[in-house]
Amino acid sequence: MVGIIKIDVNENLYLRNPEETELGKLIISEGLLLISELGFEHFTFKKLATKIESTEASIYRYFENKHHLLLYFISYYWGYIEFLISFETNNIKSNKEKLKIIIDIVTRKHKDNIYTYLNEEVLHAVIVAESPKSYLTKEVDSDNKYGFFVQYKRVNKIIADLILEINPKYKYANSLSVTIIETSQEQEFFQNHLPSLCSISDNKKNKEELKDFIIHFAFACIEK
Amino acid sequence: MVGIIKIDVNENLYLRNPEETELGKLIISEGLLLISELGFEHFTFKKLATKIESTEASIYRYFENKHHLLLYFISYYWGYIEFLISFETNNIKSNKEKLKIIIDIVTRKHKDNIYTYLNEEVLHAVIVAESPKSYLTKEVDSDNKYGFFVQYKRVNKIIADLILEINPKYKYANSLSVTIIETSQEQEFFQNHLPSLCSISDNKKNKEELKDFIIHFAFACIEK
DNA sequence: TATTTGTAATAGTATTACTATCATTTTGTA
DNA sequence: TACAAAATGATAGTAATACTATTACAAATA
Repeated sequence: MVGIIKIDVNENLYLRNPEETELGKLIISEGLLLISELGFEHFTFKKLATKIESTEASIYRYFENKHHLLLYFISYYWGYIEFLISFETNNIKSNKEKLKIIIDIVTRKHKDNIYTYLNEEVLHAVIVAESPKSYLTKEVDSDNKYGFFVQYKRVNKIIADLILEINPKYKYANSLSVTIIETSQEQEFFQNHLPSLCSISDNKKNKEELKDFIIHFAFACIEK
Repeated sequence: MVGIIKIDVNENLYLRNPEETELGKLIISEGLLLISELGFEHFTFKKLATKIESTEASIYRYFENKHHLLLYFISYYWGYIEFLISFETNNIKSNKEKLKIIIDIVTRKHKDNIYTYLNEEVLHAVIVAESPKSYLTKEVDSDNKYGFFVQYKRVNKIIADLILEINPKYKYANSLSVTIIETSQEQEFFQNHLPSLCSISDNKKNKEELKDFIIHFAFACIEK
């Protein structure tokens, strides 16, 4: 539909750009699937090497460690979300309408593939299940200095700026923006694993309920 | 002030109740400090054993693995929060007032110690930094079956019920309740490490701002 | 053709996450 | 006080993890 889009990931996240070689593409495409399948804790470069019939040493030439690989996926994901936001809100005049579109994007389960190497549905699933592990570490301050979270921050700023355009007096635009994003992911996880922690059931009839909840609370805050 | 209170932690979380022996108390009190200091990823039973001048094997007699130790602390924390809620909302008639007190409790940095073994300030810090790792695992469904998250769910139910008493027509009481709790912790973490992701600065003048944000957003949702 | 680049193969280290065994100390009870 | 049971300590060991280093060879490129 749109063809392949190019997403720039912070160069410090990899030792060699995985998109530039066949092996590199295999590492990220199969690595994503394997993280999704095993969970980040049980995922190792050794297992990935076996899966792609390469060696641990070869993977280490692309990524310093598995934490950087996770950060790479997260950075990639937010680059993708930023693209979707600018694409889908293009030509929309109403700021409220724009915010609703963005909420639709962040609560959506991405199924169509516009990339070559990364499966977007799996990418979204990995983000939901693993995201907080990227920053809940002792290395967060240094990772932040290296700019590993800039993509996420950019999306957050887009939403915060939009909130301020809707209501310039609202005092907590940044906090609300993060809460919209994080709550969307958290509720999706709880829906699947700890359903008593959300009001939203997972049946087909209610598939819009998560979106409705987020829209309700976002506008309640902004318009209060 | 209130003396030592007894908090019941799910029995499946430990092999031997650590509160019943001197070594057990050392494991949890020093274990908590060490997790806080090193972060959960770098924390090991071997390092803890060295610190308390015991052996790895002895610690394994109390906890199956470090993940169960983390779940123990989280369970303990929510037991403590449940106690604080019932203590501090006792005799308060207004439901709105009760909710404000609860929000104060969950956004508070706990500094006074009513326990013998566990340092509450450090306990709170560990919850903020490590909580999502307790459920963002491939073992979440089985851990849930064993009842490892019941304490958290109970606090959540208390808040959700209260929300429904304030507004019986509000459709997302459970989701909002979790969002109040999780956002409080998340924003506290971002305040310290990724300040551009929150509207709230960490200086003394604004120490009530997090609470104000949560109160604003909770009541905006409930009263809309 | 020479040089760089990418990959494989092999080996090795320190640490992690355990488990097992047995000796010793502590404790509870008769 | 004596004895058995329970708790702890000391030691050892295993499989897996998370790397690093070296060498070699093939393919791409200059």
